[in-house]
Amino acid sequence: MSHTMREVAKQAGVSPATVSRVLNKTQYIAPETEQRVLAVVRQLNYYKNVHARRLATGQSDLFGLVISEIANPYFPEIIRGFQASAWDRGFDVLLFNTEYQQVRTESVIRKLIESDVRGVAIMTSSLDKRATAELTASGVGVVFCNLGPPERLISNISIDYQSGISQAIEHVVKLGHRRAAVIAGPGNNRTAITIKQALVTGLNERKMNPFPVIECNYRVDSGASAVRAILAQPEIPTVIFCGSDLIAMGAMKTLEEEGVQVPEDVSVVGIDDISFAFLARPPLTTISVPREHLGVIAFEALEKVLKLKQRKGTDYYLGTELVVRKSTAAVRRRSPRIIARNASK
Amino acid sequence: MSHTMREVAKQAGVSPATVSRVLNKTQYIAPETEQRVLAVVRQLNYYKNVHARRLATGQSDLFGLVISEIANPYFPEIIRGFQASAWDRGFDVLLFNTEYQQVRTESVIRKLIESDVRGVAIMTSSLDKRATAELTASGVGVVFCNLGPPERLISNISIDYQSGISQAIEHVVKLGHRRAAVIAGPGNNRTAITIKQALVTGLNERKMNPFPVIECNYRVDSGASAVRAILAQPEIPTVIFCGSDLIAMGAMKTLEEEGVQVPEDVSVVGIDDISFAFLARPPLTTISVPREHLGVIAFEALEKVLKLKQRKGTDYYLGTELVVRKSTAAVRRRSPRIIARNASK
DNA sequence: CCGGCTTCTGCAACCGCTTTCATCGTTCTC
DNA sequence: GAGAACGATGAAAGCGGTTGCAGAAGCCGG
Repeated sequence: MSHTMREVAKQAGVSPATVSRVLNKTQYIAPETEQRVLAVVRQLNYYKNVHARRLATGQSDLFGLVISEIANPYFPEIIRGFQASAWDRGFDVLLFNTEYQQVRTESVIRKLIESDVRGVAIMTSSLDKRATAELTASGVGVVFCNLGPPERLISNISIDYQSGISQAIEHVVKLGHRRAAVIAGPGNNRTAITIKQALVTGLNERKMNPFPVIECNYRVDSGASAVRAILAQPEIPTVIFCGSDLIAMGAMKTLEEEGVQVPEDVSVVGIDDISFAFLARPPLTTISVPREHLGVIAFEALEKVLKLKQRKGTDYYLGTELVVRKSTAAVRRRSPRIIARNASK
Repeated sequence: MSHTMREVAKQAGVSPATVSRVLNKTQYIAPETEQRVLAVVRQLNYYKNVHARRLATGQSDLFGLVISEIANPYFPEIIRGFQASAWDRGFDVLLFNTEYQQVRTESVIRKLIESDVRGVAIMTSSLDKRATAELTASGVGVVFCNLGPPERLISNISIDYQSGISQAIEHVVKLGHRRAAVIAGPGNNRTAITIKQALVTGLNERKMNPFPVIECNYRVDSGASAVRAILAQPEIPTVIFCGSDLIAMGAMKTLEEEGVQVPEDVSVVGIDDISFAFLARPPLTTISVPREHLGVIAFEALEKVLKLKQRKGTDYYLGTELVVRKSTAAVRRRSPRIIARNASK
């Protein structure tokens, strides 16, 4: 089907070694020879075989990126940043998603090792250090997001939710809010837990003990039941902090259905600043997480940790920032007495 | 670092050939030998090297998927379907995005060939048959979306926008609409053109010559200027058909900003039914495109076209369907005379 | 004019796995 | 009981590149 290096060599009247050297620019080659080889390459439409190359060099030009599920709008921008960085430096990326299934995560690890990737960015909570021990054992670099401290071959990127959350709390306090509720992400999700804790701690510091604090999954419709639970309380909060924009948008939808106005009756704050946050109605006030940058940093972290080789990786910090839009507003004088439960049925 | 087959063979007191046969189940092996080999494999934590395997077999277990940009919510579900199908059958997928850049598309083709993928699903308009000639020349199967008729090694999946669009037109006609506008996707995009034509043709058939018909890109904020242009017309349409949900959501946002109510003053219809369409406010009436299924079909098409080998590929059809939500409503008795231009400034 | 250095190229041995072919001991078959 | 058929394994030749080592020119200084 396709040509081999030997054919090119024969046509150009040189040895395969020379062709290899021309193509990789690894040694001085007589300009005239180089031209001749390149001409044949073009004429024959020769493409090198990366598998053979990887085998011969014992190194792949591959990096892995593991996410939870591609359908979650949190991830595409991370992928984008990561891929762009990798490609700019001549590397390729293998994308895997766990879909939260145990079987998947196991085969993902296997595939990563079998493919001989140089490093892996793990952007999902489905995998922890235990699962990646095999990777580091094989010399593969790993970078986590919001996991523990760095180790040999392992770096970590901590997203500083605190900063953005403080700004958000500051913001709603200024608007006169005193009663807050929290709808956090799933309790088995590392990042969701981090966010929830930052939220609860931050609010407590302001003496705004949030209530209720509910956990829900990341499905689009997940905010719904949480919101109903909140509205069922005798006293409704004036602001709801949500563990993600997806939750926030689901919550806003349900609030509207229940006859509660955002932001007039209840303010809503999201986290992530996904691109749809600004298309939401009202446009969502949220805490922006630099996801594309996260992908970029993740790749750079891998490159670096691979250079350090035996030494411990690094801890990176990524700030977050409040983006004020229209889903938050000053609290009403008279606390709203909405008969939400009746309105719903 | 990691172990080789030879080491396993030595430890188990057999030849590498036997280890290979055990691992691939390619031949009868004495059960006792098999157990012994597997035990060593486990003990040594042996992982096979796919690059060596691919080289030896002359076949890769790779398929390619080319999209425009991962950040566009149209694609993730396609990826999902494609990956799932591939993984279920033991194949891996290489994901590439062109980001609409010429440089990228060229290197994508190169990488695909170099990686010796078996087949490629091209879900972007950035690549046409000319660009993929090199692929088919190398024996790589290709499947397009909304391109021309099948050829050798080339299949095509036609999304039948007509059906969904007819339903949508039917729907708005029943609601009393007579004046429609169209905001189509970019004019250099195959699919966008297909949709636009289907839209215009369908409306013309109903004697609802749409006006204006505007093209815009797929950026989130792209609907905005189009909407302003529409509102600047002496007579405002009562329904706007948008070439994608993204455009529709952008349009709704701008309409709201301009003081035009959806659906009271103007109805809006999208296309794609991305997951956010239902979170939009009002929830978007749209034409659902089975994107995950598209990914699945794309993979199956590739498998099939590879079996046919020298023969022509197949043409697949994928239906679309109207999803009625809240962004469409009966047209008002008295056509609204909104002073949009004044309202905006 | 010769030894030594530089520049350019080829030979050949891998890289780790697959697979054909051959071998050898068993079990049938008649 | 001899030959055939079969089952289980090994030896070795690749797959398509890379790269260390060696060798052939060409050029230099002394």
